[in-house]
Amino acid sequence: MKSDKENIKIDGIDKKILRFLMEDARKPVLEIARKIGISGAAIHQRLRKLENSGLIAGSKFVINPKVLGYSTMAYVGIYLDKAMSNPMAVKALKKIPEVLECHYTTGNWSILIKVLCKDNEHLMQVLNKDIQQIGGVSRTETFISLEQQIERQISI
Amino acid sequence: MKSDKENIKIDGIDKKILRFLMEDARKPVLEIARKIGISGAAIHQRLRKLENSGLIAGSKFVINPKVLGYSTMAYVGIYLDKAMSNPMAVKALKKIPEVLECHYTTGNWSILIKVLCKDNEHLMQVLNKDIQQIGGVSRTETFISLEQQIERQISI
DNA sequence: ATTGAAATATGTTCGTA
DNA sequence: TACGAACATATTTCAAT
Repeated sequence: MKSDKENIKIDGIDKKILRFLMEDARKPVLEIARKIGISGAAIHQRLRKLENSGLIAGSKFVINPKVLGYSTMAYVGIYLDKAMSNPMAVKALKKIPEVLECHYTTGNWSILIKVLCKDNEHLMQVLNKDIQQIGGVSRTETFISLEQQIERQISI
Repeated sequence: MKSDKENIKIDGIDKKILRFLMEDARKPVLEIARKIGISGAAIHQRLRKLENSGLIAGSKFVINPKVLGYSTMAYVGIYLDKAMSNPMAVKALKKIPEVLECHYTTGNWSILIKVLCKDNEHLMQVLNKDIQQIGGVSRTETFISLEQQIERQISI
């Protein structure tokens, strides 16, 4: 079946449905149906269309890491030696569970990562013991997030 | 009711449940129940405990922005004049829908933000028209994410 | 903490408009 | 697209262990 990725058209009803589910993935379809005055079957059909288009990538439970004692978040810019290929570095970074994001970036660094640690000491260990010891990592620059003030998805 | 935030204990079964739901928030509890060999009622009860503890912060549908034509992601470090307070800047940044994250950081910048735009031209407009025009923003440094290679939550 | 059962609500499909 | 009806599943609560 051909994907619709390039000609997806979403109307106001699609947007309403998506906005509900982006806030709460477990909100019952029938509840949304009642709120926007359309049948459950129609929403079901629209959701299937949106899934097939690839617009809906999935759904997730969101965990609050602070409850598990993880309260230090930081961004780390990584300088790589020319000898170290980016894919090799990424492979090594995937093995470090504290690394939540990894971007191949323009600018000063080769790589920018986001790490989540319990505290500053834990962060230092991850930097010195795990990241710095990856072959080809010459230098890092760390920016601790003292507070995350915005966290959202694309606005629909 | 007193929150359990500080003495939450999660065991292996909790972890299994969470791992399923972190992957797919809409996976039926009964399906999980069958997979890990426990009754649906028990899972229900554990989930309520986990919600009350604050560990489960909610759930979300994940949208694939590329399908909507958003394919340029960038991090932008922002230098603020001393006259501009961080909360005022954040208030202004919240009004820019392309700004998905905002962190108050240590290091060179006052603020580090993540922006999602359609293309480089769109990014330039957001930088010049929206961000640079916030009072107190003296300078910005932009790092375009050519590819995001890791994206995950804390490992449970 | 866990269970099974019962009651209620939701998910899903299908024929029709 | 949308609808309603019909059927299959899931959620939720509860008494009992």
